[in-house]
Amino acid sequence: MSNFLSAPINLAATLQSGQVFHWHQEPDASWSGLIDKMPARVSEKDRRLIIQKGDPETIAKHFALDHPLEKIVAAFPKDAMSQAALRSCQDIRIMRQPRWECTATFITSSMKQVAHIRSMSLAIRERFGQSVEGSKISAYPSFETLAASSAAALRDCGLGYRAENLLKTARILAEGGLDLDSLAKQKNPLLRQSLTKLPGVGVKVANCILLFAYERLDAVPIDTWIHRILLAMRGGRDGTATELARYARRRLGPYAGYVQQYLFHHARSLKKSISPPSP
DNA sequence: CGCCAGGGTCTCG
DNA sequence: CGAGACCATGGC
Repeated sequence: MSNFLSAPINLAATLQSGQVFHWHQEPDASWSGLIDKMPARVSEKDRRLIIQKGDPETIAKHFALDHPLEKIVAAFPKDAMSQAALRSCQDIRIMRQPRWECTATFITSSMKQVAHIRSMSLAIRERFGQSVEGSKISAYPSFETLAASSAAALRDCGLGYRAENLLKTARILAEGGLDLDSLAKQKNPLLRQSLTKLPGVGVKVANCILLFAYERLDAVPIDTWIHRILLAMRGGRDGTATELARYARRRLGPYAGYVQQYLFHHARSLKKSISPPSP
């Protein structure tokens, strides 16, 4: 896997595109974070990953440096929006995330901005996570740990009504009601159906988990941003969730999840850049 | 300060 | 099945 270290990656955009939420940038512009319980520090030079701390194999796998970006890019739709997103977000990668951590953070993500998902993630880590030597932040707590916590304690981390969902899901997993790893053999529709049995996991969050933790690169989470984009692609014609999902799958191609990620990040960076300067 | 955010769930037609 | 209400919280 470490022989992929020459593969291109847009590190900053990858880490800021709403996939993972706990990485932070150091004064020297490198990025520090945890891959499960392993501290890592990486930077980017000429679109290549420079490793300053952490096991190269683990890092290369986490950042999915083996994903065939050329093939993925070639499969992008040819419409103006997809191509604009492709140009502005070049070399973003869909990372391979730990399943529970991904499931938990996206349960907290509903009706929340990226910045607040981050603050909730950091609060949960600080309150419940194991400290890690060589890391400023703690590991994401196991579902056993969260199962033994309380809704009130999770609310203290800013989760609001999502606290009960995360607690219930942690308890289901702790009691063996579902095994995230054994789901990996299921095909997309069944996997999605299995995941949506968890409290706080609907179709959108399930698709995030499929894309980010099960490497289903054709899975398309439809949030408010992607919904608006699909609407525009359809000439303003809205539809049911099922219709839009079918449209996205057909329109965005075999790597629809990748296309979706580029569209999402591009739309958000546009919005940020055109926000009026404060007086 | 008011709007909106990587939505899920329950109810009612 | 599909539309609507409600759910807490904080960034911008």
